[in-house]
Amino acid sequence: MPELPEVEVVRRGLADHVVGRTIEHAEFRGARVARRHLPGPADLSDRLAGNLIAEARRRGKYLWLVLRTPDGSEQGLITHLGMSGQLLVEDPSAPEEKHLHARFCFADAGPELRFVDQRTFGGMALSDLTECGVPETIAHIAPDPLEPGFDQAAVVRRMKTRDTAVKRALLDQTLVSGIGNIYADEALWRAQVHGERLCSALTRPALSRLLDHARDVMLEALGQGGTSFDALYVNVNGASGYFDRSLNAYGQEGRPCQRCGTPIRRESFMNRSSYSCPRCQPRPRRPRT
DNA sequence: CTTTTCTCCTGTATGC
DNA sequence: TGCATACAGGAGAAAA
Repeated sequence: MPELPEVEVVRRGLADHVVGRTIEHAEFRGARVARRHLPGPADLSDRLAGNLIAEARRRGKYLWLVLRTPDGSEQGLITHLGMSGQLLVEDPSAPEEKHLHARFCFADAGPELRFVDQRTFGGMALSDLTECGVPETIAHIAPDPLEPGFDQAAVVRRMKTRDTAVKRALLDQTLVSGIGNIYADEALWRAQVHGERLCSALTRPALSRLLDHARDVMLEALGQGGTSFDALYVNVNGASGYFDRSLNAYGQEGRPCQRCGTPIRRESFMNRSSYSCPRCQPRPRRPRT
């Protein structure tokens, strides 16, 4: 499940393989891949032909290619991988994947770019760029912990006023972006905090430490090429990441906690699974339902 | 406005 | 063997 580290691995792959190249032709199949592009897939295809890919950028789990037309105007092609989206750089003669939703052919006739997505939660859309270079349609997404403009003290202040569970806040992309279920559980395990504790029940230093852990664990995962549980997350060359070997909480139900040996538990939270150590991360006394 | 729930999707695993 | 059900979960719409 691509979260910040996995999306960054993909962004780097795009920077290496498609930045600097000119799109000759792009095709989109089905309505879902372009559902956030309101004029529809045909319009999206029409607008891409002839553009130079000038940059590959990212904020949180969102990725965008900066497209430059021959007259010099720029737009962002936003791509979100959702649950199972893949951007693959492949030889044009490679057989089509079962869930191929978009393909980009380049003027240099080199390898093409494909968007493959089994669960179709991902998608692509064109958006104008704001003055600070972020696409308008994702202006509501907060800075992520790895970008220079990330103001951790401000995030801590906002978190402190939230009347909700701390894991919910970690997953709120308008508060801090890039963190999904895996790295939320890993950060909470490192901070020895149960995700259902209220934000207001934690001190500001504790919230700040939690964000430190979130940043640290995502950086470490990035160094391992991200986390892959199955073939759904791969880089642009189809290779998996190895951080699953370093997970301490997520998916570790029944395995001994690496700090205290107590078996890791799985609980349901927000209609998803949460993993934690019963001893290091005790549930709050007044649990929220 | 803030917070929570629902919905989209398909492959894999599990149960009867 | 076959069918039903649970699960994985990001994010935006809708509801509370």
